[in-house]
Amino acid sequence: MGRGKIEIKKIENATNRQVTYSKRRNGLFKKAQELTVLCDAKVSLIMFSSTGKFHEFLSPNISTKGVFDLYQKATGIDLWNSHYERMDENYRRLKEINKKLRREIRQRMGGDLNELNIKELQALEAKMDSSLLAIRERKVRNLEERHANLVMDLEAKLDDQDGIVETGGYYESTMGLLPTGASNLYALRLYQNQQPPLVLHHGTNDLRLA
Amino acid sequence: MGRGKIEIKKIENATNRQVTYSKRRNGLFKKAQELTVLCDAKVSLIMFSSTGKFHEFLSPNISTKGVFDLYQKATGIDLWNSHYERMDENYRRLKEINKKLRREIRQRMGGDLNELNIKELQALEAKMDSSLLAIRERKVRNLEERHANLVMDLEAKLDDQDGIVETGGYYESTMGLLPTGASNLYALRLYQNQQPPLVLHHGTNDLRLA
DNA sequence: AACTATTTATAAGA
DNA sequence: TTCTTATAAATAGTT
Repeated sequence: MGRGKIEIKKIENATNRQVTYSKRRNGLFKKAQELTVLCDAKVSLIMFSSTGKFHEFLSPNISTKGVFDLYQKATGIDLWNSHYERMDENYRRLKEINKKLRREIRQRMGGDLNELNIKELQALEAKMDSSLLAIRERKVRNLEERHANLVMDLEAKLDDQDGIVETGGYYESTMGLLPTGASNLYALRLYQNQQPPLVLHHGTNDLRLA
Repeated sequence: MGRGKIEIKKIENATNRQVTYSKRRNGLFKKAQELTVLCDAKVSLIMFSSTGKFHEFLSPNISTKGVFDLYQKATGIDLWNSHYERMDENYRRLKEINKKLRREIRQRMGGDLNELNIKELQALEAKMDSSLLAIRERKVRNLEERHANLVMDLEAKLDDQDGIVETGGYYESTMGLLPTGASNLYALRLYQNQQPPLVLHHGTNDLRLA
């Protein structure tokens, strides 16, 4: 429809292509609009030119999100899936770690001990013992430090009148913490304070998280 | 373009409307196809008839997902956002709980004690003490039970020759665990085994998670 | 679904 | 770009 018939193949002249794109795009939009009205249809028409320019037509009786939701219902394809799945994987991993952490705490609190056999109970007892020792040592050291700081503070206050700036709520951004990180750290610490023979007997069934 | 000119308004006769929808839909698809080829454009055309029937045209050089990714880039509208945000909120909450759980464990292990003041150290010591007591009690009870079970097992084996079915890896599906759940449970337990006066002195700055 | 008189879209030119 | 216009293409009403 025009002064001459044209073959449907890519227009090589870039200017010509751009002109044709512009004309036909308007034609398409008009047709889409008419279809929407005449037939009470929902139409979403999204186009990008060869130069990347974006244009869209959308029936007034729907939103792009709405078209999308309908699209997914009609095709059964969940377009959010790839996004969702990546998040969900992380989410589930965190949840699992969380569960293990809770369990470990419960056991250290003396709860859920039914799950442990006699060897594990012995190991837990030894670990708790050594932790308690560390806490008591720390308590003493803390008292000493507090005393020393008290002296220092009194001296400092004589010179410095400025207030102390509080640090705000810092949010940790490390997503990839290893599940076993805390536990391994702990193990390291334990082996220093404990008789090796006792520890070596626990096998793989001990309190490590993973 | 037809035997007569028509007004662009909804066709009331349902049969007529359906016929027109069908004809014009094909016309639109053809035009979209031609535009794709002639102008090297990316076109997504999604339609739903008034009866809900779904049809689409998509340029061969793109996917529906690709179109929507481009759409989001072009418009700045993030269509995933509502989905994403809900997940992200849960995710961050879990991460925060996780962090607190780790910290609590570290402290019970004797690590990170620098963060605690003298009162908190005393509280932690008392808690650990009582937990240790529970573990020791349990150990004794466990030994007794094991002995009793041993006797039972020997008797049972005489009658029953069937093997034991192992339960597979069960995956917990409760998404909504309260952050403070484990800790509150623990607090309850502690108050039973401990001198009330000591506990009451800790104020709000104690080891509770939230 | 086919036909065809008409209307509409548009290719080429200005 | 936009307008013009000769011609191709789409389609409304009909069969």
